[in-house]
Amino acid sequence: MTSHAQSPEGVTGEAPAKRLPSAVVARLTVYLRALNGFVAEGIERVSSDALAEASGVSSATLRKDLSQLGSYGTRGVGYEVDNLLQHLSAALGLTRDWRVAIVGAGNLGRALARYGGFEVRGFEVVALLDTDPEIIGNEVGWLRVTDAANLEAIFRRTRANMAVLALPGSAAQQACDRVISAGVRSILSFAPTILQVPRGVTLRKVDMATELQILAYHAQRGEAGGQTGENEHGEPAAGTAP
Amino acid sequence: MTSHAQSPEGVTGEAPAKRLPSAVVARLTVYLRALNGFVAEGIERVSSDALAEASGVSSATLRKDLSQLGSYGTRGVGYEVDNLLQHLSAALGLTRDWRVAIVGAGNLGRALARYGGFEVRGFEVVALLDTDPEIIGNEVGWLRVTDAANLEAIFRRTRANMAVLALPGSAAQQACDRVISAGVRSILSFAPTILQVPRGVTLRKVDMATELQILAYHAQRGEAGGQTGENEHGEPAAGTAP
DNA sequence: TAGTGTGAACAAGTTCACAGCC
DNA sequence: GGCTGTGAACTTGTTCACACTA
Repeated sequence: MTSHAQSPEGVTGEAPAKRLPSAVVARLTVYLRALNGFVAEGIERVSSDALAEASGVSSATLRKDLSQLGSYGTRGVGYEVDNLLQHLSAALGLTRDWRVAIVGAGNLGRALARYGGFEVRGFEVVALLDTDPEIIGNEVGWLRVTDAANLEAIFRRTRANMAVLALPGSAAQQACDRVISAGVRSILSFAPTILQVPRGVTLRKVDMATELQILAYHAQRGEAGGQTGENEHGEPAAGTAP
Repeated sequence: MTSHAQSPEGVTGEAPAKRLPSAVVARLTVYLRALNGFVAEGIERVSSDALAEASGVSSATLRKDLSQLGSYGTRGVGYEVDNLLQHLSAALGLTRDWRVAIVGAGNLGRALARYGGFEVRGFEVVALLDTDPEIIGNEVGWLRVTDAANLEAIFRRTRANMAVLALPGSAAQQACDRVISAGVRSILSFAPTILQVPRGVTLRKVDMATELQILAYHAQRGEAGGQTGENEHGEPAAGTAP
């Protein structure tokens, strides 16, 4: 992740970048994934058409998105997979190391802890906490479940800078507050609750009930739906209008 | 869920409704959750301000959203919690029964199967499939893991009309295809892959890597982010062209 | 020639502010 | 007086089409 032998200069350091529209950020993660697919296949160059196809967006959207980062393609040729990957990673802040603590070691928490597939590395699960004495001390993957009573200390020791909440709705807000007071400003919640966070903290929420309800809405009416690639607002993708 | 003693006529039957903007649909699920909270507290009436506050949106947005469904509030007073709940449920299609099959009984699949908290009932997990002989036959919650080799038969027997994919990226596309050919048109995928689905099938995707990457982006630059209540907005998805 | 980069048109979503009703 | 419902202004996001260039 540290070495990379090319690119004029952009990739190296920080991101001077102007603020990206949030819709774009969401899609960049998709492109990243698609590009990794190309790398795996040994493909070194892609056109916006090919990459868009693989990502499930229109090529116009793709080009516009990428152009926000700079001109990393070559007219008449396409994009160099590896180079583009570097730039996307840099833009998303994946050159830093992110240390993730998972709060809640129930079924979901354990599943998440064991899920190593972070695609484009950069994330490391550094702690798995729970309050249940029956669970504390258990090994899960490479981790041992630690006592959530010591949350602040654990976060300090592991220098966790992101938190994943994988606990029941009832416990979520309290855990959220503690995590924030421990200094974390990026939180991903799997709890089926509406959480309140102060300004300056970024909270993202993921939850099956919500997703199923949205599916229900689409299914209930004529269908149509089409593909909703990712979260955020997804995309109409799959060529709606020729 | 069936009885409700009022409302001119709307709630009863189907949804004649005009198509809702997808951003609105996503937020309706949030309101639904907030309303359930009010019910639990025994509160019978809410103002748009109160409900908006609890949902993490502006009251203007809330009112605009609700007005798309009809005029279910009373000027000068507010909304009746129970009544609004009925209307939201109807609008989202939660009056029907949705039978969900979970494909993949690994850590995540099992966690999802056991997660009963579907908030506003209407969803039932009717099957949990896997291909691993070691897992097939195991009991998970109220279910027994069945052999994914018989996917089509199982879907037919259980009349599953939604599918949740909880399997590794490598197996996801194939499973997705089979599920679709078994007649399912609403799919929620937890697999970290870009899936291709034909028109007429609604696919939603949820995945930790993506979410963490988006968090990383916000954390990396000045922060600010603020709260991203749900999936940011919803999805433009459906019907671009009538 | 093939395919990127982008201004300009269009569409979707959000906020404002106030008219209308209880 | 208080609060909903909604047109109209504004902001954000998407698509088109073509100039530009390796």
